[in-house]
Amino acid sequence: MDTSTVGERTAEQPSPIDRIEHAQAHELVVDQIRRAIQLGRFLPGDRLPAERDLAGLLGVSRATVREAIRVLEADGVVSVRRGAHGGLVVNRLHAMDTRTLRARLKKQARELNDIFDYRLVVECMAARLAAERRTDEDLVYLGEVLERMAELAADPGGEHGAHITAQFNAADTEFHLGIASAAANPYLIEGAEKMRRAMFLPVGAVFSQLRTDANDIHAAIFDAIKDSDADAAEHHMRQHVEATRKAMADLLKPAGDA
Amino acid sequence: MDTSTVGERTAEQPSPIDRIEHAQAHELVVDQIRRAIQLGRFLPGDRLPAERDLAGLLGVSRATVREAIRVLEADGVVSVRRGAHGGLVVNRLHAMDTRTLRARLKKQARELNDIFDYRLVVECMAARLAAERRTDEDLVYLGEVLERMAELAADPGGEHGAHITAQFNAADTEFHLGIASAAANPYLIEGAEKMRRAMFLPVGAVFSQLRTDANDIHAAIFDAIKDSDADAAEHHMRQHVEATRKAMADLLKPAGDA
DNA sequence: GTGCAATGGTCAATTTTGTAGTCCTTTGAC
DNA sequence: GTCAAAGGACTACAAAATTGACCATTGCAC
Repeated sequence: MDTSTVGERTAEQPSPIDRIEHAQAHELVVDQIRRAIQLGRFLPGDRLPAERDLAGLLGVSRATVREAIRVLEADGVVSVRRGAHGGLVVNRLHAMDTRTLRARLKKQARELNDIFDYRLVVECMAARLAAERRTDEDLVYLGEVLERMAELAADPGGEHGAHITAQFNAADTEFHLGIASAAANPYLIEGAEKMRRAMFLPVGAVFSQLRTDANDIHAAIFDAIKDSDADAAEHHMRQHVEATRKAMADLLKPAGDA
Repeated sequence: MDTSTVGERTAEQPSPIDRIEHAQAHELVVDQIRRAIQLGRFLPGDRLPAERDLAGLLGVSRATVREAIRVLEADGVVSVRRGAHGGLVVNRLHAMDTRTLRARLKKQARELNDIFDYRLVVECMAARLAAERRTDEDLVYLGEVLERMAELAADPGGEHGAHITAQFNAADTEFHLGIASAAANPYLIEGAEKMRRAMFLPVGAVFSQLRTDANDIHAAIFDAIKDSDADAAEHHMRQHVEATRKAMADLLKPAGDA
């Protein structure tokens, strides 16, 4: 055997150095736009800024933005309309019937579980710290979001029920991220945002049912933060997260329903 | 006033879309090499793989690797030696005397606090889940690391005390990341690694003192994980992290010493 | 209806970044 | 002293992004 090969034998040397993943500019743009949509900053039906504006906001050329748009379009996330009041329109989530959804969640059960394990610790700590550190501004902001959610929960919805749900969801995201912001720990903020994005699909599908339930416990969390009661804030947040986890697990288990 | 400008007035529209940060290839390489060093995969005095090998491992061209090396060199992280058994050598951390260190830590006090808040929740949950999920392989691995740390703690060190400390630190990192691995939750693994990297500087400077203390509690954590006692695992981990936080805080406060 | 302005669609020229391959230089071990 | 294993330097090429201009479509105001 000659000795010219680099590694001893062909055995894999477990190197502590990983390959570089050099994303292209348009991939980063895709991710950034997806992120905004997943965090509910743009709702289905909303128009994104025009290509030229996006290029400016993102700090890349228009050509790059257009590459990204092609990807998002192919993925069904946005639609492109030409002409004067055209532009980029966020699509509705492809509606999944209960069966499809359940199959999908089941396949991702393990992943969902990981997400919730992580979410639990991150959001509980965020709630605790928020109770200790929140400013008056934080309270005003959270209060407004809560108010908005209450109105949305009261709205019967009717025809545009899906849109109400989307709005509610966006507000819910703002509430949870707002708590992380009040906790003023960048690691927690980042973690909370990551959770939200990871739950985008599953939650979007499930949450239409538990709107009103959520409101009460949100209020409890808010009050605890307002009263600077860290233990209570953590407690309620734990209940809330576990309730959400359970709601999703329930959707998975029972063979009943349509 | 003409209406040609895009935004109404010059007021900043708080857009939900951030600028893209398009890192160049060599920056990613710098980060990857830094990561390996900060996680203790390469200790001071160790040689990194040769440029050509690094290029292969990282999946980039040699020119790109060389750009990265120039950055790391300028930053004092590695030294370059030409000739036959030359190559890239990891430098010792610039030794900081207690005064300098304290000044530095003080300036980063807030940041350190954030790190520890986050570390606490991530590592406690990791310990808990590790107790529930660890495989026999995990136990063997953690046991080996623990063993190694015990030997290093026993070693008087003498002249090469700094090197012993570096080795101990690397083993400590392996222990904590090993627990996160045993918890088998990718979010926790990522979080734990991020913590480690963030603590690279401060810990490296402080830890020479509390080697032996750490060993006992590490053993306690290990036993709890072995016994699948989640509560105990979390409890000991909490104690451990808090002790470390305290050690660092102590270094900050007292005017004595030096 | 007409025209305008806003928007996406297309293209070409240029610059920047990264790769591939070659050869040179230094240096330690045998 | 020789040689092999490094880093150093250079050239030619390929790929990715930017820039800027111009075209095509469409809805709204008049």
